Parts: sequence; structure tokens; C-alpha cells
Amino acid sequence: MAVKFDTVKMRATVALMNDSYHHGDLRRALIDAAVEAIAEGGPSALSLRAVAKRAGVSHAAPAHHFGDKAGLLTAVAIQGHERFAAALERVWRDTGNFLEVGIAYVRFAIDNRAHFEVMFRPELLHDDDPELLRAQADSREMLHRGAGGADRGGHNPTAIAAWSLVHGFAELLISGNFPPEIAADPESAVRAIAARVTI
Amino acid sequence: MAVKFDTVKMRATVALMNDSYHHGDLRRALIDAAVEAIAEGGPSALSLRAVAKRAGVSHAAPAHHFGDKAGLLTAVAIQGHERFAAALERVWRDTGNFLEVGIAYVRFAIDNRAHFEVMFRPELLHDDDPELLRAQADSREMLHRGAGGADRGGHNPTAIAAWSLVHGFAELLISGNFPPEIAADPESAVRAIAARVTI
DNA sequence: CGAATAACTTGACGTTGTCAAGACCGCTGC
DNA sequence: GCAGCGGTCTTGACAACGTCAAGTTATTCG
Repeated sequence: MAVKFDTVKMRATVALMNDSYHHGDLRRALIDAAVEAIAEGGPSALSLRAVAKRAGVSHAAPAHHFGDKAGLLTAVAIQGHERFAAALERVWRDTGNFLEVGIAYVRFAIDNRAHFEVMFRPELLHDDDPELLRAQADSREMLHRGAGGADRGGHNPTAIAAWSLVHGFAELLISGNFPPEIAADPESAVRAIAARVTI
Repeated sequence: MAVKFDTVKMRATVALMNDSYHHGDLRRALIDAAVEAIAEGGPSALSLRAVAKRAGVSHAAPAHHFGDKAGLLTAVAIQGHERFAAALERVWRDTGNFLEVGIAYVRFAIDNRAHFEVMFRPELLHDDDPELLRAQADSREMLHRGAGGADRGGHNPTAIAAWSLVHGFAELLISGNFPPEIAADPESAVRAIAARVTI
């Protein structure tokens, strides 16, 4: 079932209504189930009905919470961007090293593959969702901060180069387009290729 | 299965059997229709029945030629890799310039967006299809040839760096993740960021 | 000319996303 | 302490989808 609760309030509520008609934290449980399903078969293999079954609710419950399939994927993308921004910020604050931020980018794609596979696919999402736009803006700001200072509206060539490099590596890696030697130790591969980029 | 129609004989046959019960060149027509459909809504929005309707045949005709949906997408990916390899090879032979090959990579993604969106998504394809594997190997050989000599099994760091850079740029560009200034003139953006990479 | 074969259609089945309607439950206000 | 209200979830239905089996039509070859 894999239900998660990170607020005290929710924890109390759930404790009371567990196994009742009202699930109490269905929204979160559905997102978790969706992430699991995507991790297994990619976003295109996601089925609302399978997600519902995984969460132990009726087939139409997901649509009630998210409107439609794109709404559920949007929720996953938002969560992804939030965690992504947090992960990059943490590394940037801890190391101040822009190469380490790039490595964190790739590591995030590996460790949160399901989220990553959805975050940059606007055609699967409600790409005008205000919460999504905010989360995207946050994660992008972290990116540019980690990739060389003033962003000038976000088209600083160095930042674009670094973003492209690290994003391309991540995409090619998780889609299985790299030879096994690289897939076996992606981090040192990133370090090797990042050395090719002048700051 | 896997019938090809690029021989003169077939072409003549087609001229004769146009508008008959046997379409004559249905396979090609279905691939074209699929490419159009993907260009409009992405691979996930592709429907075999819509492709059939577009080609003016019955709903089950695509499955007859390609087995299933993944088979049709595999055919598109194969065609994509073939054209891709040809485009890169042409540029490499004409200019001998490895930067120009990178630019051709991005230009291909823009001009053949539907093909590109399918070529690097194994989960949508029959990724063990021998013809696909051959086409992939061809296009990858062209890539490494354009990106710095001996490939040593394909994990030459410089080649991986160049591939990642240019692939990431292409992906972020066609998925609409770049600001409009860059989307407006991608080629000069690529030239700007490629200058950041040491050969 | 007829039989075999390939190309395509027809009809059906289970599954999917989505919608409307209803059932259930905790909460508020009296 | 209870009536009803609003939100949560279920039920049932529908059209569209991928896939399969069987049938129909054209072509090729003996």
C-alpha cells in the first residue's frame, strides 16, 4: 500500500480513518502508486485503473482527485521538480561546486527515474498548471544558480551547455542507449565528460 | 512480413494497382501516416486505428503489416536511424568538421521530430528487432566517426560528451524546455555552447 | 484455368479513460 | 444528538483502443 504521511495532522487523521470509507490520504497514495507503475513500465504504460487497483480503491477514484490522466502525471511532475530542486540546492550549498551539481542531476535521474521521465514531457502533462509552472521555475533557478551565476533570463550559454550535457547524458543513460561500461559506473563517466567542458 | 517496396518492380506494380483492393504500397503509406500522427501529438498519442483511417484502410490493416503498435513504431525508428545516419554522413563527408555534425544532429531532431521522438525510446519499440539493431549501429557508427576518431567500443569520453551535449540540447529544445530566444535560433545557440567543449 | 498465397476486411473481445449518478461519511450548526 | 451538507469514493455506463480469429478478395504460379 505504501502510504506516506509527513504532516502530523495527516498522521492523526489517517490513524482515525484507516480502513474506513474515506481513505484519508488517497491523493498521496495514488501518486506513490503512479510512481511505482511508471518505474516499472514507463509513463506510457501507466493506467489509471491499475493505479487505482494498486491503491486498493475503485477505478474512478484517480480521476476524482486529478481530473484526468494528465492531471495525475502533472502531480508526479510537480513532486519531481520539488525534490529535484531540493536535491540540487542541497548539493550546491554543501559543495559550492558546479560539477557536483551536474553529478547530482544525473544521480537524481537514476534514483528518481519515474519522476524524471515525466518532468520534461509537456505533452503528457497539463503544462499550464500554475503549480507545475512554479515548481519548474524553482528547479530551473537552482539549475542556473549551480551552473554559473547570472542567468540573464535563463539563456546564459554556459548554463545551457551544462544543462544540455548533463540532461543528454541522463536521458541516454536511463533509456539504455549507452554501452554497459558506462551504465555500470555513470558517475565517473560524468566526471570524465564534464572535464571536457570549459567553465 | 517485412516486405520492402523500394524496387522498381514494386513501384511499377503500385502504378498499376492504385485504388484497388490491394493498396500496393500500404506499408509505406502507414509509416507516413504514423509519422504525421506522431508529429501532431507525440508517440503516446499515436493510435493504430487513426493511422489506418488516415491511410484509408480498415482498422486492423496496420497490425497485419507490423504485428502490433510497437512494430509500427519500430518501423518508424528504423527509417529514422537510416535517414539520421545518412544526414550525419553527408555532413561529415562534405565538411569534415565535427562541430557541423553536431549541428546536423540538432537540425535532424528539428526537421524530423517525429522520427527523433521514437528513435531513442526502447520501451516503445521491439528493441531486439534485428533491422532496428542494424540501423542503430549504423547511425551510432556515424556519430562516433563524426565525434573524434577511434571509438574503442563506443565509450570514448569525448564522443560520449559530444553525444550527450547535442542530444540533451535537441531533447530540451523539441520538448519546449528552452526559452524562446534559444528556440528561435537553435543553430547559433548550438554553436555558442559547442564552443564550450574542448575537443 | 485453378489452386495456393498474400493483402486486406470484418467482427469480436477485453481493457482503457472519462463521465454522470449515486452511496457513504464526518462535520457543522442548531 | 441529530439533520443536513459538502466532500470522498463507488457504481455503472460509454466510446475508443489494441489485438486476435475468421472471412473475403486479389495475385501469382503451376
